[in-house]
Amino acid sequence: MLDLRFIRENIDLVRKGAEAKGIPAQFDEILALDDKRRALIHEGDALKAKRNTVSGRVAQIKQQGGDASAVIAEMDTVKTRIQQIDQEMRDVDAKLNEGLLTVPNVPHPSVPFGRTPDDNKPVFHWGEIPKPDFPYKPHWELTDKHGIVDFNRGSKVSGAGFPFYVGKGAMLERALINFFLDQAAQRGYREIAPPIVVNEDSARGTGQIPDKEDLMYIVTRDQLYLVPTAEVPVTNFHRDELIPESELPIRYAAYTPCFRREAGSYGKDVRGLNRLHQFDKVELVKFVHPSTSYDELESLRQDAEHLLQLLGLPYRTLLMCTGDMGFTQTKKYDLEVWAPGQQKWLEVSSCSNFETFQARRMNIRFRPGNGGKPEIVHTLNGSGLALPRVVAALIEHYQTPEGKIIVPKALHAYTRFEVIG
RNA sequence: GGAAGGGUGCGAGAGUGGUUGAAUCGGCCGGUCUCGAAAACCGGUAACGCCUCCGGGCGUUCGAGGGUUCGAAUCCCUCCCCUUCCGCCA
Repeated sequence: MLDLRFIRENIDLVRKGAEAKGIPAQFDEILALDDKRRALIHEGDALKAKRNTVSGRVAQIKQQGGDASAVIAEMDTVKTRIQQIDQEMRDVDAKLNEGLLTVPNVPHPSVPFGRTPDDNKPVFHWGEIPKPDFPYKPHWELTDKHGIVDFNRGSKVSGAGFPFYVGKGAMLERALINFFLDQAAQRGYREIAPPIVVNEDSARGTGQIPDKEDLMYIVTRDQLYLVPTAEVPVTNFHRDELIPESELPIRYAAYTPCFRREAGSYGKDVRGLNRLHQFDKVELVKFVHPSTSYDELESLRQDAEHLLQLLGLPYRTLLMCTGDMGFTQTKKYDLEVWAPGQQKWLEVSSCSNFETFQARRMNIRFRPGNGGKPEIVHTLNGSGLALPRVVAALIEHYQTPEGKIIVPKALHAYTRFEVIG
C-alpha cells in the first residue's frame, strides 16, 4: 500500500496513476478520513498530555501523604473523552485502511499508457520464429504420444489442471528446475527453499488478501494458504526486519510448486500445459536499495531472458502498459516464449518492481550506512521461469517430423538423455 | 494434543502499579590518547504519529488486541508465537 502522507502530498500524481491503470480508488473518502483522523489525534493528544501531567501530580501528592481525590475527580471528564476519541480513532483507522487498500501503486514515468494488452510495448525479440517445413503439433499431442504427461489420470486423482509428469516428462521437469536454480546461483541469487503454505499475515503482506483470495487454495481448518507463487513466502522472509544497508541488495532464488484456483478462467487457453492449478516455478526475489531498483529490474529481466536464450527458445519481452500491469507494480516486463505448435506466445515470466508498495505493508526496512533513519527497501520479483509453458514451448519447438523431441544441449547434463521418443 | 516456562530497544538482558523510553553489558557512531592502530577512557545512539513561528513541542509504542485505574512493561481477559518435557509421527 501507499503511504497516507505520500497520497496526501501527491494526490494529483496518485490519482492520475490510478486512472492510468483504470482502477477506481476511494480518494475522496480517504482524504476526508485523513482530515478527521488528524483532528482526532490533535484533540486526543492534548487531552493525553493533560492526563500525563495530572497523573504526575497525583503521584507527587500521594508520595507526600496528601489527599489527591479532588485532582482525580477533575480527570473524570478527560478520561471519558479520551475513551470516546480512542474508539472513534479505531473506527476511522479501519475505514481508512480499507480505503488505502483500494489505491494502486503509481506507474513509473517510463511505462506506456494503455488500456488493453494490445497497448503493451514489445521491447526485445530474441531468436528466429521457425518456418515449419512440416506440420508442427501442439505439445499435448506429443506428450500423449510419448506418455510423458498424464492429464487424464491427473483429473481422476485430483482434478483438471493437476497433471502427472511421467518418466522422461518427470525427469525433464526436474532437470529444468535444477538448471534454473543453478543458473540463478551463478548470477548471484541465493537459493532458498520456502514453506509452500503460509499464514494470513504473509498472504496479506504480499497483497494476496484481501481481494485475491479467490485465486488461492485455502486450508480452512488451519487458516493456511497454499502459495500461488514463491514470491509470497520468500518476500515475507524479511517481514518486520531492519536490514543493514551493507547487506543490500539481497537476491533469492526459490523453487516451489505453485497453486492457483484460476476460478472462472476456463476457455481456449487452458489446453495441455498452458494453464494449470498446480505448476512448478523458480522465482527470483530481490530486496534492494531504492536508488538501484530500476537497474535491478533490468538485470532481473535479463536473468530471466538468459534462461530462454540458453534453451534456444525464441521469445519476446513486453513492457506492460498502465492498464495491464496490475495493482501493486510500478513497472513490469512480461517474457513470452513462442509455441510453434499452437502458433502463439506463452507468458513464462513476469518481472516487476514494487518499489515500497509491498515492503511498507511488510515493514521491511534498511538502516543507511551513515547511521541515519531507517528507510523502506524496494522489492522486486520475477519468474525464472514458470515450468509448464517452458516445457510446452520446448516440446513444440524441438519436435521432429517423426514426432520425437530433441532435448536442447544446455539440459543434457541435467536430463542425461538427449531425445524423447 | 497435554504440562510448564517465556516473548522488553540494533543484539543480549534487568525491571511486578507512579519522572522507566526503560538499568547493565555488547554493537554502532564520535572524541581523547597514538606516527598509525589496538587497548583504555569519555560522550552519543529507538521507531512511528500529529503539530511547528523549523528552535522544537506533544502523543503512542515493552508479542497482538481489548479491559481495570487519576496513572500500566508491571494487574485482568482473549489471541499469536517461542522454549522444554510428555504423546504422536515422515
